[in-house]
Amino acid sequence: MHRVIGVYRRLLAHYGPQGWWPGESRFEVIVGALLMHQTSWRNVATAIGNLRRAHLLDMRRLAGATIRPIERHVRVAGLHRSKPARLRAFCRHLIDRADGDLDRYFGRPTGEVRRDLLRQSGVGPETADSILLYAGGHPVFVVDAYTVRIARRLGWLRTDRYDDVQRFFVRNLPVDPSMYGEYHALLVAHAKAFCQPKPRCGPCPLRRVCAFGRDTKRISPSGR
DNA sequence: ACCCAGGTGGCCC
DNA sequence: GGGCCACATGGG
Repeated sequence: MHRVIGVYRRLLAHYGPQGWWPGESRFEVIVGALLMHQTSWRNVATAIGNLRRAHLLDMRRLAGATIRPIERHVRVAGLHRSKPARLRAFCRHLIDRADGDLDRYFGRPTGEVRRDLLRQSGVGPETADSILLYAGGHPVFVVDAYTVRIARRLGWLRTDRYDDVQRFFVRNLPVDPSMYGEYHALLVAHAKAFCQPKPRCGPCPLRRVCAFGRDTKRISPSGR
């Protein structure tokens, strides 16, 4: 029995279920994950809405579209020189790897799918794991900058390596994809409220979460 | 006029 | 391996 579970319970009691990942389909979750880099969800949601109105929120349409219209709809999410091309390339990959069938794409061992995801441009560990968990239902704990910040400020860890942080949570939690998804969303909700880069902890439900550890600039990509 | 956002890829040493 | 940097739009 570990603090990690206790914190999960307190966050859930305080913030309630977050209902992540917002999206009407698995494909929409994937699109969101690819657009989410270094951007607010609000702008990603706008971009997804733009694609939908243009009937481009569709794997085969996106795969066959020219860059210019995709770019127009996605511009609001920033980084428009890379995101449209990556989005289209990813759709093309799903089509020639699994004939566009997501059940088939995700229907292999977690490690194999993860390695395949990581080979795609624009897909690093967090994006890969978000897609695995929220679109594929694989039992993978997602780590992001907020996760690392909170865990370090709580004094749980010193490392900032993605794999190490992930291992820490997995070791201390039961294997439960729906709980993983909720926990990750709760950490984001909590960080937005209380764990800004400048430490300031008001009536924080975790109490003194800002008092420990030291923030890292960037998550180190791998553990080996 | 800053700073930040649910990262990633590319350099350099 | 570690340490910077660019990427780009929109909101506080």
